[in-house]
Amino acid sequence: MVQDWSVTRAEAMPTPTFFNLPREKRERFLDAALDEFALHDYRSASLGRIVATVGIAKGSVYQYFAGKQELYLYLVTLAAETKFSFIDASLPGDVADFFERFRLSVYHGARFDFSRPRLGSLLYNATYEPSGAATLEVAAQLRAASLQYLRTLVEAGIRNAELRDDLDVDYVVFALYQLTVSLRDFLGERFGFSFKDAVREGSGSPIDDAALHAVLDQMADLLRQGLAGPEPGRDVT
Amino acid sequence: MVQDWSVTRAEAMPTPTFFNLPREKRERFLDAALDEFALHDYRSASLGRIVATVGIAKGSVYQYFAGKQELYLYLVTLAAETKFSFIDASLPGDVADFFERFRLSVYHGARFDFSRPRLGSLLYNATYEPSGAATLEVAAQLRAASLQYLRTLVEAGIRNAELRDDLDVDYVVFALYQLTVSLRDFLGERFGFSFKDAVREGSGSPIDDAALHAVLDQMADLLRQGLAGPEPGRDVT
DNA sequence: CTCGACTATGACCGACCAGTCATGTGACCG
DNA sequence: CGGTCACATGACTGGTCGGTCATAGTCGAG
Repeated sequence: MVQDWSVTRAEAMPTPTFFNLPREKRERFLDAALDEFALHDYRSASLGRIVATVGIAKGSVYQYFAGKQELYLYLVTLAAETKFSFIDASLPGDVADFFERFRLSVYHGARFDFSRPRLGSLLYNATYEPSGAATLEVAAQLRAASLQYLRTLVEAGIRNAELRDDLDVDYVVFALYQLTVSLRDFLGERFGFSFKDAVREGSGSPIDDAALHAVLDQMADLLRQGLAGPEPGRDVT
Repeated sequence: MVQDWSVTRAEAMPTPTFFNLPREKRERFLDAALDEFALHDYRSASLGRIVATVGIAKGSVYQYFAGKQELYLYLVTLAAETKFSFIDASLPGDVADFFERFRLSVYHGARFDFSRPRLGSLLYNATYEPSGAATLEVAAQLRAASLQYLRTLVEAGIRNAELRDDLDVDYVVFALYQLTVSLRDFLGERFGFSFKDAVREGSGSPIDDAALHAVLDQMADLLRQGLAGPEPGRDVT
């Protein structure tokens, strides 16, 4: 399993009323809410815009959720579960090699972001929520889960001697995390793909697989060999 | 020179009135404003809080600046100029080696962030401003300037054969940028240093130079050699 | 038909926001 | 003294926000 969300899953659920809703209405509401939080950060997101989009009354939101914070928490949890289980299901279980495993995780993560821009953007925003106030707990858990996954990978890699054993694990994990999260921005630029537009249009779009692999090759390459040229016989064996 | 800010510098200046202010008052205002934007993102920052801190009337802000946006632009420009010229002045001119030059740039940047937390945090926030609406232009320029600097470094490194020549320059520059910007978070965690608190207390604090160098060594090491262990005789010379 | 449980509603509240402007103050000059 | 200019002020406007609540509709059970 890629990440464990059991902690979050238990708390801050929607009300029973929400689940009693006709499927179609519930989904329209969820879509609109995901849109809103994918397009704006927590503070800027507006319940007013959501209800206007769905065409329901302001008060209805409070029939479904205790408040903005609970709604947000639910959405983030939902998105995280969806993305992580997508990656999990796409990962073959028998890839032992560290770099390949890392590469594949990032690859499927990227595919998810392009095919489900609403969910991807929501999680991306959550990652960068200022770590203060209401957002803190969810964002911190999201971050912690990702870091934990990477740490497991790195530690296994060191045990297998695929990775050097003189690494500062904390730093390496941190660096991998940053490169993973921010890759989205690079891909957006390189492919001329606007995630915001994709969210607004509500449609995912397929991704140029070859080009994506090329970028991931660069990333894996950088991580494996570093940037240095072969010239002055550095301390490599 | 590390970065060029001439474009921005020309526009969106404070009014003459602002410069006519007694030195002490002007500085109290600037300090309070920097505090506010260092602690909150653009949208959340409140002119009301600033004037309350300084002890002046709301209307006075509009005697000094055309509005919130212009104030912000001025502050970011000011902070960027200060930081970049600090780094520039601290960099010896004769360091040719790519990794060392990069390392030193990051090193002095980090020293700046710890000693001038207000300015450092403001720039950090600006970096992560959502690229839409009012903020767009300044944030984009800030980002562009940093990327340009890194690109120059990388291209020189490739010319000198310090770096491999099969690199995807765009990606490498992007990766360096992300690692540079986010290093702040890692250092904060490792050193148990809260930038927010430092801003609130208004005091910079000296930094454990040895520990900082240790982290930078890891970073430079990762970039130079990569993570791979020596074991299976990879394609390194 | 009546009752009670459930759900939808939107006017309303208090808060905070950026920005405006009429009024006032005080310094300098003729 | 009167006039002018620079500057300070804070009540006020119009807007948005999250959240509340009295009211009303709906529907199945008795």
